[in-house]
Amino acid sequence: MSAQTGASSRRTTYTPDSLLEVAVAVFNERGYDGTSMEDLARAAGITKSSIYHHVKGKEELLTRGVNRALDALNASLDALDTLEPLPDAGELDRVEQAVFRAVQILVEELPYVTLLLRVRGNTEAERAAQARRREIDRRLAGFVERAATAGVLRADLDPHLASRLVFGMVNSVVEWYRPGPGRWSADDVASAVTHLVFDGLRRR
Amino acid sequence: MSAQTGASSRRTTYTPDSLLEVAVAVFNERGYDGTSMEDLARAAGITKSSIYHHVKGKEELLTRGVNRALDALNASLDALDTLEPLPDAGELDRVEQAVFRAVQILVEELPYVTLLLRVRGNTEAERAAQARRREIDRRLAGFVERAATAGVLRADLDPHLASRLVFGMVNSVVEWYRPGPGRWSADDVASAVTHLVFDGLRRR
DNA sequence: GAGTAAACCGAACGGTCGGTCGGTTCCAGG
DNA sequence: CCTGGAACCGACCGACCGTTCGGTTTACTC
Repeated sequence: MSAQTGASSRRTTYTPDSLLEVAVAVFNERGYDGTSMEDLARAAGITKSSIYHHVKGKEELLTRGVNRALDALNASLDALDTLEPLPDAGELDRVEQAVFRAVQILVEELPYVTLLLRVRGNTEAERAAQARRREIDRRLAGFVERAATAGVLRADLDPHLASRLVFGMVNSVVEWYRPGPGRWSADDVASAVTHLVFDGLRRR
Repeated sequence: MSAQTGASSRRTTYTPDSLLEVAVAVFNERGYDGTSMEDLARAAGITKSSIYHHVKGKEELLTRGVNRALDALNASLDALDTLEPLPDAGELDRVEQAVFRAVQILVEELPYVTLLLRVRGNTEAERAAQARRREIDRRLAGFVERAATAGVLRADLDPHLASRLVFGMVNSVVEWYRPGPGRWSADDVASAVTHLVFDGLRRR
C-alpha cells in the first residue's frame, strides 16, 4: 500500500509499482476504458499530472499490470514442464497440479490476473497481452491432451473442449473471489476446483 | 441481418432490433466503453446521427442488449421452477437441467449473454443489469443448495462454492464459443459441460 | 541554510466523445 | 404527380479525454 523510496523515509510517496496497485484496482472496478486518468488520480490521492511523474501514461499501467500476471503464470508452467518425462499415470497428476497451481496464482495475483482476463484487444499492447495469454492456454491444453493420449482421462470428452471448460472454470474465480479472514483460502478454492474437475459433483 | 419494415419492402433499413444486433457485436469486440458511436455507425453502414433515429442513444443499446439475455435466462428458470415439488433424486435432475439449459441459452443468445456478463456497473443502467443477473445467480444457487440438502451431491463440496464454480464454467463458454458448420453444436457443449460437472474428468 | 532532485500541482492543449439540429432523400398511398 | 413521414446525412455542440508543461513544494545532503 504505502511505498517508501529506498532505505530512507518519505511519508507516503508513490513508486511505479505502488501506483500500479492502485490503478489496477480501479481498472478492475470500472474497466480499463471506463477509467479516466482523473479517476486514477482521485483514487491515488494525487493529481492527474502527478501520475506522469511515475509512469509514461495510462497504457503503461495496463502493460505492467497484465505482464505481472503473465509472468507469474508462465513461471508456474515452466515448473510443471521440468517434471517430464512422466509415466502415463503421472500425466493425470500433472494436469491436477496445473489446475491447482493455476487457481493458486490466480488468487495470489488476483487483481493482475483479473485485468489480464478482461483485456479486449483495442490497442497493440492489448493484442500483445492476448497473444501471450493464448500461448499459456496452449501450454495448458497441451497437458490435458497428453493426459488424454496417455488414456487417463474419460474417452467421451474431447480434450480440447474439456481443457477450455476446465480452465474456464478456473478463470471464472476472478469474478467472485475476494480474500479476507473467515472466507475461503486460496487452497480451499484450488482444492474444490480440482476435486470438482476430476471427480464431479455427483454423490457416489 | 437485413431488416424490413413490417409487411412492405424497403431495400435494407434498420429497425431498433436489427441495429441492436450490429451494436452488440461491436460492443463485444471492443468493449462497451471502448466503442464509440462512430464505431457503431461504421459497422452499421450509416452515420452517427442516423443511429439516433432508431434508438435514444448508446445506453439504450446496452440496456436492450442485456435485457434480452436476462429475459431469456429468467424464462428458462421459470420453466424449471414449475417442476416442483420433486422427490430427492429429482433434485439432481433439476440441477442437471439447469446447467444444460443455461449452456443452450448462452449459445442461442451468445452475443447478448456475452454483453451481459461483461457489464461493469459504471452507470445506473449497468447496475440494474447486474442486480437482475445476481438474482438469476441466486436462483441457480438455490437449485444446487436444494440438491445438496436432498443429499444427492458430494458432501465434501460447499454447495455455494460448487455453484459458483459450475456456473462459472458455464459462463466461460462465451469466451471462446463461435457457432458455425463443422464446429461444436450447442448441445455438444451443453452435454460436455453437464458430464464434466457431474462425473468429472477422471477415467473410471 | 543553500543546493538539488524527486514529487507534485494547476492550467491548458488538441482531440474525441456522445449527442443535437436543420436539413435532404426516399418511397408508399392518394 | 403530390404529399407526408420514415430514414438518413453533414455540421456542429459542450464536455471530457489523455497528455504536456512551467512552476512550486518537499525532503534530504552538505
